[in-house]
Amino acid sequence: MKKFATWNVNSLAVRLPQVLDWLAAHPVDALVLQETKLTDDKFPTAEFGAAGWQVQWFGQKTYNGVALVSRERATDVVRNITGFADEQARVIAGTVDGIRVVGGYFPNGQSPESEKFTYKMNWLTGLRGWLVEELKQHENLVLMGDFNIAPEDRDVYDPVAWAGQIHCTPEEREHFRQLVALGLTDAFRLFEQPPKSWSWWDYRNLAFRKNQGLRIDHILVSDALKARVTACEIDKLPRKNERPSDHAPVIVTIDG
DNA sequence: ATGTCACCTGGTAGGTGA
Repeated sequence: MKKFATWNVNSLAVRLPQVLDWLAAHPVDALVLQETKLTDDKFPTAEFGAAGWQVQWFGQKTYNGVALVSRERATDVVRNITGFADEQARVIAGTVDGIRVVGGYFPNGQSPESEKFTYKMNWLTGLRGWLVEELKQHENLVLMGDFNIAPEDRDVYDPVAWAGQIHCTPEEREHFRQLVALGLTDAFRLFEQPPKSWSWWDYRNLAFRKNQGLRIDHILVSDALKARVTACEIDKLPRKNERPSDHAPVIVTIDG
């Protein structure tokens, strides 16, 4: 049995103790992190190493930044999307125990009218093109991270208010479907789930207390892995911590 | 309720991004 997880930590400098606590309680085979917000020289390798974790990291100043934490050392590590020139540190991939793990911090997009939305669309197209090649080389592949896309209305606490808004536009949802069309499956929807399951709640508006959130953090598994998935869940507990990230971890369990 | 949090620059706060 293997477990893989994703968590947008919104600053690893702030959240490192919570990440180490979570890993101690959830000894997954690999955890991908988003929004580390650390330059590579500041990455806390020693702290992860002392706790028995291998790490690969890819960051920049102030924004973005991703990492791959694993029990076994990841091999064939790739940073960002091969073939898509990008100033922003958003992707880290590696092979862990024979499974290709791709962790991504997808662009937010800000608003459908903004230049950042155009960047998001181009980035998603670049990601898809690269994944075609990754899937050719790696039958067993897990794509996970903060997609910044709520795939369906049931992934949104107020789909009427959010209709056409960022994370919920038809263009973003079409990109999500095109990722699925590569031969990937949203592991969360392989199982019956509690209604109103979200992975992100705005810090504002008492959103967590009112359970007003979106499901924008996802784990997609390749066809070869799909039949082996036995569970997928969102761990809301860390969102109740003091000084929580605004995102909750998502975990998938794979048989064999 | 645009009601928060994190980070930066440049300052005895204000802007940006999410």
